[in-house]
Amino acid sequence: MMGPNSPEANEGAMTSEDFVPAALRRLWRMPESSRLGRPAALDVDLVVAAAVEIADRDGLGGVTIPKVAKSLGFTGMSLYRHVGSKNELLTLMADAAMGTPPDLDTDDWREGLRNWAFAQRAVFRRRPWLTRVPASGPPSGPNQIAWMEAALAIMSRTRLDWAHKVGILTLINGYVVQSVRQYSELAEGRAEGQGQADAERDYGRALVRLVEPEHFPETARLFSSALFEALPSDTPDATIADTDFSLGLELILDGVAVRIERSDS
Amino acid sequence: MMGPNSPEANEGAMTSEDFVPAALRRLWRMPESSRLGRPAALDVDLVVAAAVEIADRDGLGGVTIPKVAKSLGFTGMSLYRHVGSKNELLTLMADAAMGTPPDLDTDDWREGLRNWAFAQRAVFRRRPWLTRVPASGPPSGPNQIAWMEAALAIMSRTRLDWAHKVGILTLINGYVVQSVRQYSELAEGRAEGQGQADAERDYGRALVRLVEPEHFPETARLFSSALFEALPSDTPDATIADTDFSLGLELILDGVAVRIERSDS
DNA sequence: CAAGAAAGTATCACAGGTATACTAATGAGG
DNA sequence: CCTCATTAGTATACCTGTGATACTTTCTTG
Repeated sequence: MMGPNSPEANEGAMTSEDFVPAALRRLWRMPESSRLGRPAALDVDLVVAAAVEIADRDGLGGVTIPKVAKSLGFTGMSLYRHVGSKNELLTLMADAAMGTPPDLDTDDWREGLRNWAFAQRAVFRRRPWLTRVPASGPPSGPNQIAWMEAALAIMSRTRLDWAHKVGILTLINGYVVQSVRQYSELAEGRAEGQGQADAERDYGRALVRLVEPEHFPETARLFSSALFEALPSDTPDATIADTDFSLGLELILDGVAVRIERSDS
Repeated sequence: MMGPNSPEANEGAMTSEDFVPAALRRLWRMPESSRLGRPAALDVDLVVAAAVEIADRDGLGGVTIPKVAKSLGFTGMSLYRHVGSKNELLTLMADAAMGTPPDLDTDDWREGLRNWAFAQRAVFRRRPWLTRVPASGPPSGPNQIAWMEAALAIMSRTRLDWAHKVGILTLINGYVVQSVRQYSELAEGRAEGQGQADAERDYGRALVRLVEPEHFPETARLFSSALFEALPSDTPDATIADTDFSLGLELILDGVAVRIERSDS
């Protein structure tokens, strides 16, 4: 369950004020205290970078302890000197791969939040596996916090209270994650051989027939609507995705606008 | 990769019109064709019910093929006669566990969508593992479709186009999933022994110190705001969750209102 | 140059998914 | 009623992954 670097194992004596759990120390790259013994060839950054590279190439499922270790020329067990567990590695990867947010300063909160959402989306689309890292707790890595800071800064000119700000930020982030995940799932399914395309078509056709108008009138109408018939071939996929994404985002921003107006009065 | 019941293995000869992939046939409980050979002691419903029971008790991680089989008094491999793979089992579980939506008919779209969201939330809170089932494709089970139908029915009196309806439905569903998942993650963390409470407190305290006002001014202000200081003990957790949930939901509904007004003119 | 501390390694136990090849049970046709 | 095709469930095995334990190696410091 716990590697040699788990919290209970290697915290030195500290006042309760200075105590920082090992996982957080690694997330924030706090310097190691002692300089005794054999110097490390590996460190958190190397391990995380190797893992991210594998995830970029093979997806999150391709990231296993032995594979990451091998790509570095070490044994699997060696990684446990630098990360507490596989789960912690995923958290570290997620923070590193998010990178720091771009400069998003604007006076217009709406433009700012829109840019923030598009910036996150760009990162997620570049690394779809990020949308599947199981979130184990609130954002706590430096990059996650930096993205949070950016959103809060954009809203700092408004009179929204903290609960609203956090709620809005979480809502938008969740929306971005969800929409990218959905899009990338489809894309991946499509990429798996070309027999997959046939299977997908069969699947869709069969589903349309299972959704009988007597039981599911609205859904049946939806399935036979222009949305599912008209644009199969002429519109590029990415354009559809962009349109859909903006639709939801602007809807959320309209909701935010209502809140801001309300808090201004 | 594929069990004996995978699509390629056991579709009889059919016209391409009647072809239904095996996974869909199981999701929709289509009757098995032949009545030859040994009759089955197990069926999809039994397997799925056993798996759901385990998930309810031990979470999604507790659901393994051997454990589900053992709880039924069979060997692990026997399950593969009735479900194509573990992933398919998860899909079947998700559909079954959602159940059918309650009656939500109203003339007021806003009340209707609010009720829909709260109804979904009730299901998810009862079975938090549902929020972690990896969605492998668009909703295609009968219950998933029924929930979709319910939302579309609520919006059927509006003049929203299909793209908007689907977008709104997806947005609200995503919001509900996300908020329940977050809440249940915290609750689970807390439940894991009481030493966990200390660890969590340490974690929070350390994080607050890592977020220095020079680097993260807004976040630092957030962390020292009333949100994080005032209500630790006096307010019950569930109340906070309800308030936060409604906040985001009403914001979304405000956004929807704007769209409906716009489409009415 | 010894002492000892930390890094990396070799082994191991355990668990889960699933392919393959088996045995068992049943109804249809002779 | 017997036999055989047909389908259900089983035994076995492989492979992969996490991570515990104990060992060896390679440093720094005294």
